[in-house]
Amino acid sequence: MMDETLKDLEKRWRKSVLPLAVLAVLGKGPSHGYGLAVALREVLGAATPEGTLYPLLNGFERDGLAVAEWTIPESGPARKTYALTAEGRAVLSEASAQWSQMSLNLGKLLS
Amino acid sequence: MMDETLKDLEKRWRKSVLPLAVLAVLGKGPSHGYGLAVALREVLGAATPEGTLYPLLNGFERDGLAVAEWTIPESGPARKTYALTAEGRAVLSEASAQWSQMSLNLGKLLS
DNA sequence: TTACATACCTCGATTTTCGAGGTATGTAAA
DNA sequence: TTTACATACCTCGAAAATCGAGGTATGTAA
Repeated sequence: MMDETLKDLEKRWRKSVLPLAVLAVLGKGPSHGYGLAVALREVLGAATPEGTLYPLLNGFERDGLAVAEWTIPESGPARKTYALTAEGRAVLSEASAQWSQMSLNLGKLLS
Repeated sequence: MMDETLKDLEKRWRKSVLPLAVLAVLGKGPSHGYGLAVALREVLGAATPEGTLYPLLNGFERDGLAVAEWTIPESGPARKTYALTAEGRAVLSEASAQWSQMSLNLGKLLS
């Protein structure tokens, strides 16, 4: 199969906005995968597939943008909690500026 | 090689915003590939590789969102000019609404 | 005649996505 | 008690998407 539908633009752009959205949520404070998934649903308006989210989180850790720590809640399964590093905050700040500019440009075009 | 850098978020989101940006530019009036590339550079802040743009345009045509027509300018090479169809405009309008919502949410998170 | 801007295209290696599957804990209903 | 569901993590691999490199061609200007 291939390509199939370009009509679903929404699904298209939601993809690559994900990394920025995750970093943005983490910018508000440490969180774990599942919690992030819930928060992202609010922001992006649709569920983020786990097959995308977890590998992405591991990538952030591998690249030094976030550090992970296992935490045991009073009840329920263990959580892997992620917190931004200084580098992660720097990357977020940079990306945020670029995003704002682009978002403004596109917004003007769409109106 | 693989993944390498998650640090380049900008490059990440620029990718999937492309289809929406193209439709948005086309929403302002018919245009051709090269002209689109120039306009997109303004909006997105970076050049769009031709290997991405042309196949995308063909996809829009294939999916009925745009119709293409060869036009011969007074001077220079022939141009393949794309114009949105009614369906293309409908898809754009829908995507635009969803984009605005998401953009607002993310903006709040980033500020 | 060399160079560059315009203008289009395809191939295919690399990269990215995400559905499906798996493991495990705690709670609440049947 | 056993079934179900929410929480919580993960990997595999088929499918999809990206984009550099290569190709063709026109017109202008050095």
